[in-house]
Amino acid sequence: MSKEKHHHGDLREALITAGLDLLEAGGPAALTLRKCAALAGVSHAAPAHHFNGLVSLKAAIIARGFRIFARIMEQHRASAAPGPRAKLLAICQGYLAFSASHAALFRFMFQDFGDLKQQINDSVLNELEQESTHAYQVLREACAPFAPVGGHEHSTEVLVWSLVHGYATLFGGGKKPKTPSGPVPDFAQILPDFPLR
Amino acid sequence: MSKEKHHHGDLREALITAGLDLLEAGGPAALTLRKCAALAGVSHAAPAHHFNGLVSLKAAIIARGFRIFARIMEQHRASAAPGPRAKLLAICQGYLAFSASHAALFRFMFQDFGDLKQQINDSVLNELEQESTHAYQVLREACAPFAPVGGHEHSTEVLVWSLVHGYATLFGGGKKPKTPSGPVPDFAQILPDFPLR
DNA sequence: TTGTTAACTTGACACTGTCAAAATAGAGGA
DNA sequence: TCCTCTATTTTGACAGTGTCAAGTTAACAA
Repeated sequence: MSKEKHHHGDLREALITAGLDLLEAGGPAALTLRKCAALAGVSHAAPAHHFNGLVSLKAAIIARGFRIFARIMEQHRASAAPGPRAKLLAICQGYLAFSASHAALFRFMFQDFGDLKQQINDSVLNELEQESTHAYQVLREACAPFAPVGGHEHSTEVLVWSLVHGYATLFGGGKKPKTPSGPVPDFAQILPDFPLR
Repeated sequence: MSKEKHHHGDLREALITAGLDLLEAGGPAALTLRKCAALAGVSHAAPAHHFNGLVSLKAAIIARGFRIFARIMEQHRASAAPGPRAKLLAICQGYLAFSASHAALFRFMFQDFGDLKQQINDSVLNELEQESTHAYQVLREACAPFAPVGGHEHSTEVLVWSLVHGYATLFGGGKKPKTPSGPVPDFAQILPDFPLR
């Protein structure tokens, strides 16, 4: 039942954090089952008893990433000025802060999300769906005051999510982002003005 | 000078197209130097004389991807109704069409773009910069009529690029895209109305 | 203490990228 | 025609990867 027993204290957790470290240190190519095992101090085949192969470990790492992702957005929202516009902007800046502070993890999450979901039948899939949905809800709540009343109630959240995700993907990584034709404006300058519902 | 000589007609080209096929068939994990070589009918070490390792082949594949990308956007623009708004929307729909018809390539391009650029010192880097810049120019031209006159002249193109890229990444892949809370509206419904300059 | 089961190790296999050395084909000059 | 000579390709090897099978060890229950 409890995970604190046997040789290693909590190998499953150690493998996930080892994977996060490897990912941030050396990119996706450095995320290796054997390196995770070595970093956790166990033999190369030990992870097989906690994860259904490499893809399951990757899925667990992505799920952990979504948890960190949601936490950072919530922290930004907590320290925002009052008002729906300020809260929405804070959430977006949390989004961008995560994509910058966890650049490799951020790209890894959205790159392999779709591919991985079809390769795992674990309980990991459940955890992954849960964490990613929660992260989306954080952004969705911030968009709710701006949802249009007519037919397309999701259009604002889809717009904001697409906008901030594209911005993070294309320009968020580098310290001084630029297009081929010039510097990139701040995100606050491209976020449209939405009418309150 | 010409590439049509020696054993294989044009091995470099054959390796790139083999890589494109493998990528679309089996995802990024299936893109392998040895498989590319086998698909081109040469031995496993033959690619070394045309590409400075696997990363260079990947960079060449991405460069080719940007060329296809730009071509598809230009085709959509050519068959668009007159008027700057229709042309901009057509470019975006070309963007989305590419991300759907070349899903694996699209994700591969923007995932490894940044990582790869720091690992190649080839002439491939030149080709990659050139093709990607050209693709960006296509989108930039379509945004030009809507560029604001004040200080932030790039804000519209950055907005549109972020928006369409995020939309393609998050919702473009699946046939019936949906958020955790409902169906996704068409892109035309979330593209804001920009004032003409 | 004994037995049982989960956790882990050891060893092996096919596959990967990369390197060194050998072999081969094509072109240009005698 | 023959003969270099260089670019291209092949063969062979190496370390590293994920995964499987079998053996070993540790923790706990009876």
